[in-house]
Amino acid sequence: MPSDAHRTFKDRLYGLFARIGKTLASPHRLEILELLAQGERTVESLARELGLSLANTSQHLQALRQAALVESRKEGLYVYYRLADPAVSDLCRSVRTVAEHRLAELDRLVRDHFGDRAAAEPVSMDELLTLARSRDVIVLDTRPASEYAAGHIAGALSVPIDDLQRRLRQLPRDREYVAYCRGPYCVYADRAVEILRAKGRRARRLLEGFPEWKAAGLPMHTGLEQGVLR
Amino acid sequence: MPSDAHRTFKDRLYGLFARIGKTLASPHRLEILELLAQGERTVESLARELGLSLANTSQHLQALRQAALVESRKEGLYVYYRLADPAVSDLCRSVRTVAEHRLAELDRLVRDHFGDRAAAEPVSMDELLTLARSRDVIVLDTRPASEYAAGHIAGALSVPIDDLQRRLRQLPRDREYVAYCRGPYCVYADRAVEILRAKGRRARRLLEGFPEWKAAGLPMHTGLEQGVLR
DNA sequence: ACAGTAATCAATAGATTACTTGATTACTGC
DNA sequence: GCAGTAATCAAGTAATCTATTGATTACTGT
Repeated sequence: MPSDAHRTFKDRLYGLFARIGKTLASPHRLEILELLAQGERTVESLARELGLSLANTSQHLQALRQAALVESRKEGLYVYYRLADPAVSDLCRSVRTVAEHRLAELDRLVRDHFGDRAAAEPVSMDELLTLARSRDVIVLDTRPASEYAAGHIAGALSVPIDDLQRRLRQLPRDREYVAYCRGPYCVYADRAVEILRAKGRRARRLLEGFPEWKAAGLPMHTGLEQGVLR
Repeated sequence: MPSDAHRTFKDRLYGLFARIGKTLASPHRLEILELLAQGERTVESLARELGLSLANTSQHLQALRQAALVESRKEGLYVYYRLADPAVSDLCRSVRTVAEHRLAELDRLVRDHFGDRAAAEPVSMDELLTLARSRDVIVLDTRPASEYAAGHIAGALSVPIDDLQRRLRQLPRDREYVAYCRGPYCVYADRAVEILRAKGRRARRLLEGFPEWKAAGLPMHTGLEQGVLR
């Protein structure tokens, strides 16, 4: 029977697709993937950031590796994990998009937690690009320095959110600022805007984060040098 | 502690994302979603096509509805399910893309089942579009008539694969054919090409299927009328 | 060689999920 | 109203998944 062979083919085929799907079924794994979208990280640093045990984190990472969504390299004591493919980042964004479109609870949750975000006058990526070309805006990367080093918006200045207060004097009053962070659900940029405004600066936040910027193919740099966004 | 509040926010946030992810964790649900991408269907017809029990199918559909990925309407005895949003179709495609990029097994499986597909000289969507504009190709929709009615490539002729043999006399010998079906893993178009060539016609298959065509925003029709692709 | 740390492995308990079976509800046509 | 069919519900079992714990491996620096 050809239909028997065809059934087993389909079962195997969708079994493979589901292997990808299964890895997206855990909140923690999704969070890991979003952190890895910022750049490679060690198991321990992921565990700390997520508040998970080391063993548990390691197991999630292995689940991700079995589905070939991440790869790793060993350096001394540390194992660094990274996304295996930009398509993985796209996939996560796709999940998020569907959740945003379809889950009314998400909207409520974000509203409750962030309050009215329109107050921060969020800038879209396109807007930032034209802004940076026409006027002198200072783009601030508020993520930890290691994430900045792994990749950042071209011309952005690295000011991790915890250092911002202390480094205010380096940021002139008469300039215009746009802060960005890991993504639309990350609070770093919001906090930065709050602090900057409290200290008399004009500041807004980028609506999206670095992974979206990268996925859009917009200009970026790696390392610690700070080029100019043009 | 603000970090406590922040943790619960993140847990809820990723919990919502994972609600979407969880529905993608089952091979059967993924297959259901791909069938629904062709057009709305009743529970019973899905169960029959998938070889699942009615109750089981119904439960999967309810899982999908709980994640707000599908919606339904009732008409007489039948409940028709449909995708709730085009973004759901994009999400499924994204899962497939990652699987294609990352799982070597998939490539092997497809090769084993389809043999060398290059022999069928697959046409891309762009190619078909230019082909249709410059020459007289006849585009054949090999899916069941109900799927054709729910939406098809503009100008395509509905010839369900099971009817092809019988309707060959209606298909002139001196024309060129491109057959398409549900998607790259559907065999209908391959079979059609085989039959057409055996009967002396020039035939190729469209690499992608109707959902991809629709997602790309290319010209389509619904209903039974057969317009011309230009 | 030894102590110390990152990461993985192995075993387990608890929670969640998938599918079956049989009963129930909702609707149609007679 | 009644028979027949589509769909859902409810309960139970088997399988799978998640997180924990404690042990083990791999590597570094002394």
